[in-house]
Amino acid sequence: MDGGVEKALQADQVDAGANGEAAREILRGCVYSRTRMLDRVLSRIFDDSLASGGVRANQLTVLALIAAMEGLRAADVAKYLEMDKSTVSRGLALLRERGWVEESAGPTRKSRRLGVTEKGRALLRETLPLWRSAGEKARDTLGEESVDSLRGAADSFLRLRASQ
Amino acid sequence: MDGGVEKALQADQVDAGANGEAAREILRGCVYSRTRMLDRVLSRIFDDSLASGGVRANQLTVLALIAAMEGLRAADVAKYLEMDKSTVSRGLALLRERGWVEESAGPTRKSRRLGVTEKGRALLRETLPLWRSAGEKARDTLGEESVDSLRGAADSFLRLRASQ
DNA sequence: CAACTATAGTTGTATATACAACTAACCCTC
DNA sequence: GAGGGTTAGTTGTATATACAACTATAGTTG
Repeated sequence: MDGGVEKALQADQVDAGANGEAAREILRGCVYSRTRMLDRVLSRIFDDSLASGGVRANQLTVLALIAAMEGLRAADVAKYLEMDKSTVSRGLALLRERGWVEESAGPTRKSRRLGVTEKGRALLRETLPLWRSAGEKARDTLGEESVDSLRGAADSFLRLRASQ
Repeated sequence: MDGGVEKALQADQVDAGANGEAAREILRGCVYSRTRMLDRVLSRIFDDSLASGGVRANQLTVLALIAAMEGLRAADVAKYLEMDKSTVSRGLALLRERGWVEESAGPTRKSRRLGVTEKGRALLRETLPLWRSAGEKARDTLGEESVDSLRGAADSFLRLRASQ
């Protein structure tokens, strides 16, 4: 163990034995790398909590979106969650395989509407407590402040997106 | 296009044609799904900006960390960036293949120290402007507020982690 | 209606990610 | 110093992710 190095990633601390200005600038306070790190922490917590339910956090997110707005198409899911359509395509294939989601032919042959099956609805009900406890664990791990800031960030992004 | 549905993911708005309490609770203000969404947006921006440099944002993050703290081991990288050791293992293999990172035998046979090659350092210098412009684009896309909140979230998490 | 353009979805490819299981090496204690 | 516990790293497997290229369909316009 290293002791002091534990603090290495805190802003203003990455400069000890450094050899490049570029490296420091990329690490110090970069939004991308930091958000990604937090995302990894959160994914770990949520996936772990949901494991006993047999779903991944990401899958449950998509399922919940479809449940909340029946009749969406794959392309809509992609737009709302800022995913690539190919990612959604493969993700939905898994949800269909597991019997949580079904497609129904829409008005035209191209637009297939998505719906949650009874099995999918049951899953949502049953995993809700797991989801809640994951949220609590997230607060414990990241701290009240971090969680609130993250939510705030998302809110202002969503507001901005909606207004454009 | 749908018009009003554009706002669907804003807090307090996911309840229109919904059919399940669970679905709404999972969507409304969930830290996990929102952070992940922001991460996707940021990854898109940074990967796109860096594409002409031939690196992925994630790779540059790891490279910068190694450059800033020469002598790290793979396990250290995993700890600092909150990654699984297997993820780091595979990521480093790519960085080695491309000639940006090298390993040197440490004191014992087990601890292999990581270092950035001259080629790797050149890459860091050359991609710095791309990284900067990605940061600006992130501000434009997410909004000033979001970016600041995200940084704040990461800072308070890092403080918490360092104190434990 | 034919041609163009835009949209929906799938598939190939490469990376990122984690858990589990495994090997190897280190460390400590008896 | 032999065993037991810990740590470092790799590999198998499954999911998540995106870009590019492709097919198919829808809509638009001359």
